[in-house]
Amino acid sequence: MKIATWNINGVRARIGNLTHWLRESAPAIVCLQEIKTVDDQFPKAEIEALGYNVETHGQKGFNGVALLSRLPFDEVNRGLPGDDADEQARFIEGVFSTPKGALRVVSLYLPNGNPIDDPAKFPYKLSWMDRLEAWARERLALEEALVLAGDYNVIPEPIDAKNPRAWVNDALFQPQTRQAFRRLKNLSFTEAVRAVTDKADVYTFWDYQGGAWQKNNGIRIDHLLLSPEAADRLGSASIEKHVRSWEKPSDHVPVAVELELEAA
DNA sequence: ATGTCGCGGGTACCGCGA
Repeated sequence: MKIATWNINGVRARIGNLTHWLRESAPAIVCLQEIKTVDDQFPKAEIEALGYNVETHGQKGFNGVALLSRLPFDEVNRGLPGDDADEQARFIEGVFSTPKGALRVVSLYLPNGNPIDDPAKFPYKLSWMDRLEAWARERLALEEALVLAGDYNVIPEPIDAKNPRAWVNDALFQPQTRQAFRRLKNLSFTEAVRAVTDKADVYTFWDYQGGAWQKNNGIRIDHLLLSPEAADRLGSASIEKHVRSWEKPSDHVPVAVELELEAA
């Protein structure tokens, strides 16, 4: 069963790209981030026409996440617990039934956090990461297949950037950011891409500016974290890099895993 | 550093967030 995550950078501006990719890649479940629309304006019909169920957690103008699934949803939860005052749409969880048991999938859009000297932005990122860790700790206790996928806005290691020195003052590569990501992973998650390759030059985002794509000046910030029960079933992980060369691309590309959750 | 982009507000481009 293919499960993919993609920061689409505006689903209404990119619906043609999205449907083309869904036909080509044929994932069973998709985690979208930065849909940048309210739920009412999400292009649901085009996606349902391809056989997907659609659940969104939208917001006007910014942020917004969604789950697309060929399996029916048993349960959907919107919003990361831990701060009732947090109005930003960055988290949606779906639960599915598979021949191998329950499958829980999250689409998350972790706060960017820049600039780091802003009184609100970087602290918001770090507190969001604390809330995510607390949430993950509870969910891991269920001992289910859990996939925590999305745009983490975290460059985990120097090897995950073409030019790591350019990121030392950026919220995506702060020691506190990297440490919070390690704390999350250390709860017992397997990071899917690094489970299958230790190569350099493996990126998921290339800025629109400065010819970043042409120079392969990328960073790896879109990740899928797998619970032990999901990691047991990991077949492969891949970055669908060619999508960045399409017309009117998102600045991110899809990242996917294959999990063996079908009937034997 | 930037050779950029999507969206909202309000109808021409600018501010914002990334």
